[in-house]
Order: sequence, then structure tokens, then C-alpha cells
Amino acid sequence: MTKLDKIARLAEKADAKSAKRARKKDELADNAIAALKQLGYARTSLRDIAELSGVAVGTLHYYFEDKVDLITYCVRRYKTGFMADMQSILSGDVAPDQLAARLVKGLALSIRRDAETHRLWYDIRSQALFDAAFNDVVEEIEDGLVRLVSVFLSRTGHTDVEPGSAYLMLDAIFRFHLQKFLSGSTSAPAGFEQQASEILAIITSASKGSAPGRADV
Amino acid sequence: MTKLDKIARLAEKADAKSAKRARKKDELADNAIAALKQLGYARTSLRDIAELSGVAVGTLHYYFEDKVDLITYCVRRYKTGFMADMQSILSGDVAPDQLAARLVKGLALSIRRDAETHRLWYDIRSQALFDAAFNDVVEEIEDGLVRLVSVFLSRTGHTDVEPGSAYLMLDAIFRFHLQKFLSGSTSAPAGFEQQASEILAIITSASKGSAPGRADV
DNA sequence: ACATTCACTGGACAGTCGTCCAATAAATAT
DNA sequence: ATATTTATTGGACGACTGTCCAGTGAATGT
Repeated sequence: MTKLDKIARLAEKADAKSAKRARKKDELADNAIAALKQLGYARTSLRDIAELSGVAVGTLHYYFEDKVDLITYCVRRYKTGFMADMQSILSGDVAPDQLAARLVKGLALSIRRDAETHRLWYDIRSQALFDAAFNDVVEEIEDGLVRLVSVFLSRTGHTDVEPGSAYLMLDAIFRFHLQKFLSGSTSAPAGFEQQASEILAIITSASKGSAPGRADV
Repeated sequence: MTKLDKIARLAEKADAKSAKRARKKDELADNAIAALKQLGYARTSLRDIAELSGVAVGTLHYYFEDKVDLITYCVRRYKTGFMADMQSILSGDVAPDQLAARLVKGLALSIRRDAETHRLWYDIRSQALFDAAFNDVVEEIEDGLVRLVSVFLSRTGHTDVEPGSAYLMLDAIFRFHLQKFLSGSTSAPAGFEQQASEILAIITSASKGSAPGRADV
């Protein structure tokens, strides 16, 4: 066995080790998310999370620096998952003129299914207004979301619409109907679909690019 | 002195009494706001507020039911003040075609001057996603804001634009630039002004009413 | 086989929290 | 001047917080 082989073997072992650690970390994060999405950032204690994970509090500190580290990790994790979902909608081979409807439907479904998780995002984003420790995650995720909208706009041919503005519009409507949904309105997802489609039509038709709908035939 | 006089006298006294109590309550609320806008809902303790007010913790409970009562009172108080400011802008005798610019400028100024207070609103609105105790204040205030936008739209002749949608757009842009401003961007208010004007122009020009700018000559 | 690192526990620590209340001081009424 | 109501205090209460660490067993390396 050459020296190089030895090194490779060791590196492999180290990788397997850190991979195992990463898996456990993610497992803990998933449990933490389950707790956080019910209680929110401020009301969820490390003990809540530990109990739900069937683990001692100390174990959490073994995997995460502190509470902020744990929570930012959780938010990052669930939100990238959400973005991947949306990305896959945008990547599917759908006719450009139906992409808006697909996206809006996907978001409406996400309100229905993951409402409690989404509110955690808005909670953290608000916390960032007070605690700079959350600024990085928020900025990072928000950049990703803008990029997502960007992809949507370029796929539908509206390359001159400001992605930042379009993101803000969608986000505002999403947040609002999420709020309604969480306070009992079962029609909120449908309401989102309607209002989002409307606004999307307005801002894309104001663009000097191709008209929305069945253009570029 | 007739019996009626006596009753009137007593009622007067009672009013003066409760007026005094109300004044003190407002005074405490103002101090509480000063603390809350620095630390946010979760991190501000009743002791912080009491200390800043130069008063014992028990005194707070003498005027307010509990922490939630105190905080909702504070949010209501500062936000109605803000709405009155905006209302006065809309009520001033400005030409309709310049009203949008005035409103946007007023909001930009408010980012600059009251950024720390405004973030408290977004904090509470997020809390409402988890704690139903805040639902009423949030809904009440949000209704007021929509009404404000409604006034703006009718004064500018865009009676067919959905006030709810317009509010969401403005709110999203406001919140976003507030966030940038609080994390150090001094150009955020100007950015708000630009983006808000743009979006406002888009949604009002999509309306079937009069065109924005110098129409109706 | 033994030594070493890793994973995890459970409890101690030093606070902080909101709430409550008996005691008291100030204001008001009679 | 005295009785009564109102305003305020300061501390007790029990529960909860994030953090830290000595100790323990399991896994891994040699």
C-alpha cells in the first residue's frame, strides 16, 4: 500500500465520519424544525427541542454552537428544500404561457401544506430586524428567492421586469394569505392564487417585452 | 344643587379620574415603546420597561393586564399615530397628480426617522402568526392601513384598483427597505422612493381609470 | 489488549421571566 | 380630622432560560 493510498484511506474515513455527523445533525435539525414551527423562535427552548428529539440538552450543544446556530441551520435547511421544490416546477417542461399558473399553484399548495413551517421564516426575518446574528441567513435566503423569481421571469420572456420587485410582490401576497390561512381562512390559498395571478399579469404586461400568455408562437 | 347636577358632578369627577389614569397609562406606554423598539417583543422584559419608566414592575401590572395587553396597547398607540401622519399628508391640498410623490416621500422619511419603531410592528405581526392573542391588533391596524391606501386611490381617481393589493405592494417595499436601512444602507429610503413610485405607477396605469401623472387637464 | 477519541448524559449554574400580593404612601372624600 | 379609595412599592414565588462541564459508555485505532 503506497503512502498515497494511506492518505486516501484516512481521508475516506474522515469523510465517512463527518458524513455521519452531518446526518445526525440534520436529523436533530428536522426535529428542531418540528418544534420551532409550532412555537416560533422566541417560545421554543432548547429543552423543547431536546425532548422532542429524545436527546439530552447537552447533545444539542454538541452539534450546534448555540441557539442561534441551531436555528439558522434549521431555517436554511427547510428553506433550501422549499426553493428546490419551486425550482423543479420552473424546470419542468411546461409551456412558458402556463408557467405562471403552475408557479402560483405550487405556492398555493405550499401554503396549505407547509403553512406552519413558512411562518418560521417570517419569524426569523423579523428577528433579523433586531438581532444582526440573523442577517446573514435572511439575506442569503432572500437572494435565493430573488434568483428563483429571476428564473421564472427569464423563462417567461419578461427579461426587463425587475426580479427584486417581482419577488417582493409575490412575497407580500404569499405572506398575507399565509396569515389568513393560519388564522382559519380555508379559502386563503385560493385567494392567494387569484391575487398573485392578477398582480403577476399586471407587472409582466407593463413590461416592454412580449405580452403575457400565448406570445412567441 | 339639583340631583341632576350632583350626578353630573360625580360623572365629571369620574371622567377626570379615568382621564388621569389614561394619561399615566399613555406615559408608561411611551416608555415601553422606547424599550420595545430597541429590543423587540421577545427580548424586552417588564423589568426593562419598568426601569426605563422609573417605576416598579408591579405598577405596570396595575395599569396593564399582562405583557400582551401592554404590548398590544403600545403597538396600537404608535401605529395610529403613524396613520394620522399619513392621513394628514393625504388630506393636504395637493394636486392629485402629485399626491403619489408626496405619499412616497412621507413614507421614505418615516423609514429614516422611525425605523426602529416600525420594526416593532413587523415583529408583532410575525408574532401573531404564532400567538393568536395578537391577531386582533394586527387585523385592526392592517384594516386601517388598507383604508389609508383606499383614500389615496380615490383621491387620485384610481377607484378600480384593489386597495388590498396596493397596500400589500407598498407594505412589501416599505418593509424591505426598512430592513436594508436598519442593516446599514443609508440609501434605503431613496431606494424605497424609487421602487415604490415605480410600482405605484405600474398598478395605477393598469387601471382602467385616468392615467397617472398629468391627466385630466 | 489497551489507549484514545467520540457521542452523549444529567445535572449544576447563574440568571431571567411574568405574576402576584401584603404593606404603605398619597390623594381624595366625608 | 378621619375614613376611604387610589397609586405604588419591593420582594417573594415558582418556573424557565441558555450554557457549561465532569463523568460514562461505546466505538475506533493501534
